[in-house]
Amino acid sequence: MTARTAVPPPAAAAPHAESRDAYQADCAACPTNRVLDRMGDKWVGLVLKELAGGPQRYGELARSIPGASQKMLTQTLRRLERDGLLSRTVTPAVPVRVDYELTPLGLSLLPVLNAVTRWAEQNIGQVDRAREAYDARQG
Amino acid sequence: MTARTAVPPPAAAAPHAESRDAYQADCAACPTNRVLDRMGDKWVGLVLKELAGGPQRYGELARSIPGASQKMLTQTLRRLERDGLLSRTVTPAVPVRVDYELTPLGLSLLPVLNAVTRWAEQNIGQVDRAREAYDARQG
DNA sequence: CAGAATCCGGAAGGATACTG
DNA sequence: CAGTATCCTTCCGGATTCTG
Repeated sequence: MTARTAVPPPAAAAPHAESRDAYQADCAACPTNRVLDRMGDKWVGLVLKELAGGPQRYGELARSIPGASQKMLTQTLRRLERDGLLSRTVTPAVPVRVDYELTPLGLSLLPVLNAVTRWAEQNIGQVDRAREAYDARQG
Repeated sequence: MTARTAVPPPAAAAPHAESRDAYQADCAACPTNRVLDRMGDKWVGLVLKELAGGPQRYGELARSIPGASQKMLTQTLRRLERDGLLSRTVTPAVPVRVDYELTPLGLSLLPVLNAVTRWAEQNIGQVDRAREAYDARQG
């Protein structure tokens, strides 16, 4: 998640801030942005796609997504659990067993994620070419 | 955009023969994540939706999105321009006039953005309830 | 008008070490 | 096995000031 300001301090009235704060309450923190913010978290997409195939244990996820440190993986899982997108099931045993699984809410987000993936795969080439052209014009 | 590590050029190869770094090149920086990263930028969603209604001048955008500082608005517009999602047209005059407009590529992204918006509006309630429940269990 | 340049606090994310 | 705790670096995003 980017450093999105939680909620503006009540009386922090700077010169031009009044309308800005009110606006943010309406738009910057609107549902769309909140969801985009969560989906934009570095490892959320990968975790969601990984769990789309079915429940997985912590270790499995860690091996499937080696790029994520255990700190980031855990943080990502915790946030998604808090948002109700996945469930965490602890099985007391020796050693402990923890399974993660998408909730119905999490499953309902998959089509959206797939829409992004489809657009990305089809258009990333154009984006790259646009970047090259832009950078060529002026570094 | 989050601090997503830039990754070297594409070197498609067998999935399992690759090291951790190579894995990141394939997945952490895959098209989906690159697009999610850009869409997750704090003001990208609002700018895109604002320009969905047609071309706008810099000042209009600034007034439409008062939550964004000039720096962030400009930075957002520059990045979207670099990615080929919008065009920037400077009309030499006194004073200068600059218009921003979605490119066909940018327009093609709107349905995806709308899909996110639709999901968000329909499910943000569940997310909020899930959070309350989670926080109630343990702060 | 439409920005560029600068300073700054703080959040994000990674690496490492330790634990029930 | 599945985390927690800690430290550290990067850099995002806001505020302010200056310019063609």
